[in-house]
Amino acid sequence: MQGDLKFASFKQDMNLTMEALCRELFLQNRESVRIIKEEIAVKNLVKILNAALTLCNRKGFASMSLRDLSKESGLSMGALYTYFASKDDLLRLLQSQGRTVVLRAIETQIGGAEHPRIKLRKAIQAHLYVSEIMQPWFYLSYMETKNFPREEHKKAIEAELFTEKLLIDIIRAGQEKGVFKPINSELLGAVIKAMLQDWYLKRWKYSQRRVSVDKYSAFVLDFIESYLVSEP
Amino acid sequence: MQGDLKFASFKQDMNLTMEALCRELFLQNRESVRIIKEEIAVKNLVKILNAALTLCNRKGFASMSLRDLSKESGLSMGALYTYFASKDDLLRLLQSQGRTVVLRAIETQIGGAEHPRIKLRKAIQAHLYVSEIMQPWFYLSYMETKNFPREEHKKAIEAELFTEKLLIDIIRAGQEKGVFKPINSELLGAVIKAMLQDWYLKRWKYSQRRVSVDKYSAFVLDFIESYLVSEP
DNA sequence: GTCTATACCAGGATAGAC
DNA sequence: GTCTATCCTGGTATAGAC
Repeated sequence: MQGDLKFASFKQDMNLTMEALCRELFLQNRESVRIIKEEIAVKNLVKILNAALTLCNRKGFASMSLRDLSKESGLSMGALYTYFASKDDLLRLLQSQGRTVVLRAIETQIGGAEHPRIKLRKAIQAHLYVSEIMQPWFYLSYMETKNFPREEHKKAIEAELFTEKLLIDIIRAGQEKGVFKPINSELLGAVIKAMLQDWYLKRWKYSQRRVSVDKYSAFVLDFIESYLVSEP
Repeated sequence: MQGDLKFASFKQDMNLTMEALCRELFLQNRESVRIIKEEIAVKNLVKILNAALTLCNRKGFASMSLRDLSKESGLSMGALYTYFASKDDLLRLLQSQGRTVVLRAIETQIGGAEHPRIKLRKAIQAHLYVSEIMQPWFYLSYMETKNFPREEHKKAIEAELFTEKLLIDIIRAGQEKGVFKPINSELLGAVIKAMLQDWYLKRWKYSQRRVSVDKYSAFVLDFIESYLVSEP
């Protein structure tokens, strides 16, 4: 369909490498990361965050000890503590970086579109594609939200509601133009969000069944549009 | 619609009180629970499981200490350990009981139905209704699955796949009869499951928005049927 | 059956040498 | 910037009195 993305080209465009993300994270957290040289900091942050994501996805944040993290990342306990102030602080670093990237990716993608139907397609595809690339990040963020310290917890909930609102607003705009049927937009937004989240929460299931992100995306879009789009 | 349940009557029929559940749990776990008298055991199990569910939902299983649990339940540490052998064992108790009840509830409900469309409606309603009553149980089970010890982890995944398969089989039966359109049943089953799970995972959101389980159920059914059901 | 007191260990965090 | 050695809290689990 017109304006549709494919995962392969999306991936190329967005340049979401771990290295780029860690560089950005370093520049935005000079107070927390007590290292001076950028190259050293970035190199080790990559090691630390990769290790942390692996371990957290395997056993959960609370059950990951910093000794585990030290072993997995190859850095000593002492060295770890020059990159973050406490275990909670590490969670904050991980969390904040993920949030920023997602919102930017989605807004970049839907920015160009005008027609509600295309806009909705792009929002959904962008969400699925980002979460495909950064799956461990999303998984962690979803699973650990309730364990976040107060402030982070609030931000995580806001982010969830923000992307949901984005969907709802597109639906409403389309309804006003008569492109979409007058369906409860709040509920539809909620269940779309649920379907998007299922993609990164049940990765094991979908990859076992050989469902690619493009296939899943096509299915979800078809499902939603056949319910929502008015006949021409 | 014909054969539809309402939550109020479902709740009355199924008798899913904490007391009944704990009694059953006690009778099935005489090896693990080192108490002789049924009445005492049931009374305290109710206290323990309620406290455990509250704490786990608030901070997660790993972060709940047994000292917390002792305080919240009103029993001493020593007493707690006569009801389960270890912290992991407590998780197993909680988990196994939930699983049994859900499957029984769903199978009871769809047992009577013949027509695929009614059967699908009943399966979805039963799932939503049970999870409405036992929300903390479902939430815990979903969130902690990956932390379960090997054997329990396997069972949790099997249970997820089992209820999903149940949906998929109903869809396929309907397709063979020509009642449903030839849609990818595996993918549809997966996203239906995702919508059902969203109901107990995001309870805060739905109750804030004053969406009742009957309303959610009606919406989801409408969404699915308008995609799936062939025109008459 | 239930409690209190305690053993014992793993975890987060840091000091100070290099 | 990084490492090793160590501190100390708070966790699970149990012994033994009542």
